[in-house]
Amino acid sequence: MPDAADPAPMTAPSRRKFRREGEERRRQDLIEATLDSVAEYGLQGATLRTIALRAGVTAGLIRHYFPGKEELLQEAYTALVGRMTEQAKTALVMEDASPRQRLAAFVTANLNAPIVDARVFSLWATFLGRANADPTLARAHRDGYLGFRNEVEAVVAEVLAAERRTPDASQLRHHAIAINAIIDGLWIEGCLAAEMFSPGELAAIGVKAIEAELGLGPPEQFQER
Amino acid sequence: MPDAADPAPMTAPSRRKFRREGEERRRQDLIEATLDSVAEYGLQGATLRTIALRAGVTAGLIRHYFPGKEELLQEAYTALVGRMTEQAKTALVMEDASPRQRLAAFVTANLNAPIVDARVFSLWATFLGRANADPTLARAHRDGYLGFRNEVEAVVAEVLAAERRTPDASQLRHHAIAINAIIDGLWIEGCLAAEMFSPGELAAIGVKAIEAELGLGPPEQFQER
DNA sequence: AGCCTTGTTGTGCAAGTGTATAAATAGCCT
DNA sequence: AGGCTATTTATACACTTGCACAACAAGGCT
Repeated sequence: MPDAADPAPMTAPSRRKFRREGEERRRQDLIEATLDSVAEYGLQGATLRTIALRAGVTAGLIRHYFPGKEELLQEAYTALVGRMTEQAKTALVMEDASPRQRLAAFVTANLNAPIVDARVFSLWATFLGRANADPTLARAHRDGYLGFRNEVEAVVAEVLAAERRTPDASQLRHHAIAINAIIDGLWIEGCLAAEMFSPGELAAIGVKAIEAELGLGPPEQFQER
Repeated sequence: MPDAADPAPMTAPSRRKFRREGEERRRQDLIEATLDSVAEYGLQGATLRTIALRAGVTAGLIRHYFPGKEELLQEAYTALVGRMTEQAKTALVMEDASPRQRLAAFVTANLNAPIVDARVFSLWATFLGRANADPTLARAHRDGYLGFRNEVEAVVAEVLAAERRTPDASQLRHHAIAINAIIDGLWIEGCLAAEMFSPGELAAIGVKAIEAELGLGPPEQFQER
């Protein structure tokens, strides 16, 4: 008897009111709702209805913007990876900084919020777990990852060059791999147990470990210029 | 008309033959089948029927050994974590080895098969992605993780003690965190892109990075004893 | 103002899900 | 050998899921 409380007794079963949104806006909203749902309920709980509810629309609409659920998930993951690497690289575009300072800034940026974040980690792990089975996800991950590692390798080369050192390609690659591992590993620790670290502690550990890996001495306080 | 092809026309609809297995054996098989299914199809594809098929039984039997699917998944993850940490620690029980050798052996063991393995990684990521929502999984992970890090910290303490160095608790903790990160990060890289590394390369990178982190010089070839 | 496009809703459906439960049989005990 | 019991199968069921489609209305256009 849900009608009993209806203040307008004779009204025909009213349809839900809605607003038309621009296409790009709706797609963005749906992708965001998808990421939210996956982060909160996992891939299992991220049903079309859950996603639609979160986006403030009904489930049927999703098929108007995406061919199917699979494609929505793939686009959502691609968007996530893109956002992560974009944020990570932002710290690299500092002008007027020594290579070593830029490397430290890069590491610090990657080991603090918003990159260190439980929700982002949950998404990362969830999608990556499926990457084995889904080549599209694997591809999206690989692109983002290689881009990231190339950035690392480029900065490392600059740092070592500024120190008058000339590593061969193999050494450079090994440094990049190790540094990448340090950042990734600390990122995971921070995401999974943020309360175990005081603010800035992870970044400090990371910078020190990386400088040790590169064999850098105490920092040069008086930079040129 | 499925009966048309039946070679024994008058036989009553034959029931599936089966063997009775010991309780422990069946539980193990079911858990293994669960891990296989999750690794291959993800949490979504790991349905009771898929799992049962893989274990060579029918779906109904699962409920005879586990209260529900949730509990089966939790026990499977617990088993996985237990196996991983157990394997990892195995390398530490070397007698007649210097602390530094034991640390190197530990790192090497963790950066080669069977710990570096795409299937294990897929499982790790899949379950961890759900840890946010499922406290039981989070607990299982945390236990395994803390055990691992304590091992690392203990070995690091031994190594530094053998070098006549006396780090305070904070330094020790930082070293353990960094070394843990190096191992984790390289482990991930190896699992996700094994073909990018030559055999033993990851372990070599890891050992070098960790020795740099600890400020260890070139190895002492002539160990005491 | 009125129409027309199309974004949006609501309903329906077949397939698949976890769970419940009755029927059957394998293998031990006497 | 024959019965007993607990393991195992098979079937049923309520529910959810992704997807299809027809009805509808929001908002720009003329």
